[in-house]
Amino acid sequence: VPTIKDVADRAGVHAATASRALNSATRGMVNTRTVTRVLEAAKALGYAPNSAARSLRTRTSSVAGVIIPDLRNPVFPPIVRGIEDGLREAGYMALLGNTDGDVDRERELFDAMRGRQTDGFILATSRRDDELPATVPTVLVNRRTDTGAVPSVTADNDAGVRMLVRLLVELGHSRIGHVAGPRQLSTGWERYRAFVDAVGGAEAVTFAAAFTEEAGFEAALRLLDAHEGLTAIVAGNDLIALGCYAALASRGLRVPDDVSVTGFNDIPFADRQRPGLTTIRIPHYDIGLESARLLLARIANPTAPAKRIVLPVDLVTRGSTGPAKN
Amino acid sequence: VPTIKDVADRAGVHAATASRALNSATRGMVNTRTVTRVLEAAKALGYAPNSAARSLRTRTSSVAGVIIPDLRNPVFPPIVRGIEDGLREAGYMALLGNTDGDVDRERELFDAMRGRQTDGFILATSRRDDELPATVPTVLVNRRTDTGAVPSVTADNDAGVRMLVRLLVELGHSRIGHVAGPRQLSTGWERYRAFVDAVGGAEAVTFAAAFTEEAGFEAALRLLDAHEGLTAIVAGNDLIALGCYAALASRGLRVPDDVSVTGFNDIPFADRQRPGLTTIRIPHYDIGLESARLLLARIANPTAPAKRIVLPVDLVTRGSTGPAKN
DNA sequence: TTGTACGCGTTATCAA
DNA sequence: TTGATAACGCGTACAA
Repeated sequence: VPTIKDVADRAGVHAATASRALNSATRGMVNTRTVTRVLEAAKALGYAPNSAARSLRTRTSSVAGVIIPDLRNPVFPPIVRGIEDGLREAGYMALLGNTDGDVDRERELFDAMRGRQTDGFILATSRRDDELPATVPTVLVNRRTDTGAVPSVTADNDAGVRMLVRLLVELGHSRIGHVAGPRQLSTGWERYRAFVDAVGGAEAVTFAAAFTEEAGFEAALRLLDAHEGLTAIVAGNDLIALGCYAALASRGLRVPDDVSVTGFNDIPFADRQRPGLTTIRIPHYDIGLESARLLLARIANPTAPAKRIVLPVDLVTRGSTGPAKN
Repeated sequence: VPTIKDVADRAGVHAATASRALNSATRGMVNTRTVTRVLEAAKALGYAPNSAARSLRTRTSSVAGVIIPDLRNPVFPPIVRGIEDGLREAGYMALLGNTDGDVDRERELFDAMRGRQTDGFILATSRRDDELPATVPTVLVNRRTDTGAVPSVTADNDAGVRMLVRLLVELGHSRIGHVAGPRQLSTGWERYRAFVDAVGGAEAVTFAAAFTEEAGFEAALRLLDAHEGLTAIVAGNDLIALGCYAALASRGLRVPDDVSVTGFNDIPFADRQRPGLTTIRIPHYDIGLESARLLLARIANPTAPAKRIVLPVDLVTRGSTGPAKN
């Protein structure tokens, strides 16, 4: 494997000069003719810089750490894909890690990645009360913290829930319940707050332990037991909504004839459910893309104020919502 | 950020001793008491080794490159998750990249990752005729090459297709068609070969241009136009099967009353389709896990013969298959 | 069992 | 505009 020394020798210059010629930022200080000589030599030898040596010297790596709860949750693949494309625009690559929501594992991963000279982090794992170390550029994606001290890219949870409630009200529903996501997560909390605000009251609400179908099923049963006569349920996200489907079926209730159900996220295959799920489409890919760009901006200028980017959402009406009974 | 020197100073030893104490392979040469002193110092300072320096010195990085077509294809998330867990067992991390099936982009990614001191590669992008450079440890996942020169971990495509054909035959089907995946990919080709072998003839076959719903739809239309009276279709994978659903619907044919349909992979939500898809369950996660382990073995011993691991599959019978019409 | 000395490949600083 | 030199942090022969 050729080193910069080999390139320099072949071009008849010193290694330092070759380095300057090879690096576009410093190329200006080098004679045009020597630049071409160096570039030719590099090409002829198939030279590729040793990034370990470069990282050691410059303390940068062009690698970002991406930490998510679980790639198998269908929200994340398109987000991660967007992140990767955004990073690539600047020659960055993504080091990926899953935590399964385990705080210790997150800490471990974070440290391990930082040890690998990661230039920054994109986290999809944060809880509302997280205190994140301000030592390394970090961006939150999909979720955020209460303080807003860390830059974030999220979907407009508030507007989304309002759209859903408005739709249900227009369909004649007045007894609307909410199976919320976890309180500790901004996604769960913001949607809950928006729901309470939109319907003007917080009676008919239960919280699911996680954004999963199982937790949604369990919380939906609790909701149904505590509140008779609900004609609609706003679920914290699509997976919880599917849990609601199952809970309603187990109680002999039909969707949407007896109870309408809505989700949030519009995950792949939400349209294929039985019935198709009325939900809020969030721009998964763009959320990822923007978070990558925000991180890159952050790396370039770490002291800039923490931006919060909120992307607009769309209502997608499908078969799971219908006119209120009676 | 503390260096090994800081740890050594705090423990009252030389940096070399600290290095030996920190590294489990060389820990044996160090006095037990000094080991604990060093470890305590490291912990107290929150020491994390600088991997750039370590890479420069050892020429290894504990990072593997993982290259896939597109994370948004639902087969890949569980595989990638398995890969990550497998790599983690040995302290490795995954650098992830998507190619969208573009060969140039794959080449680019490969080079960029190699420049970042990647110790090895796991590729889910290979075509049957790929000639892969033998210079760096590489493992193929889900797909393989014809020569078998590169180690691979795949599902048992042959057995899977035979199970499907047997099921259909038992249901009384005799006019069975196949919408195959791309010929250039081992997944498409192996399933096609198994189909031809199992039904004893290759008349009723069309090839989809890609493993997507759209390509499946288009190829299914061609199949239906060329072959009247088919009562069952074996699709190259689940997404193609969903394309078949759409194509059959557009011709006014019902699944499974008029035509039975089968898939391959058992992607998430295959059970939620209308009707639920009869398919072959492949062990996505384990395929990823095993490929990571195989890569690690390969890195440890690059000259060992190229193993081919084929994992068993299961038949999952759902609503898309039924008795043949007369 | 521990310390000394050196080099991995690159780039920043200083001098020429 | 170029060359010489040092330093980034670590691991490992070799010496003690």
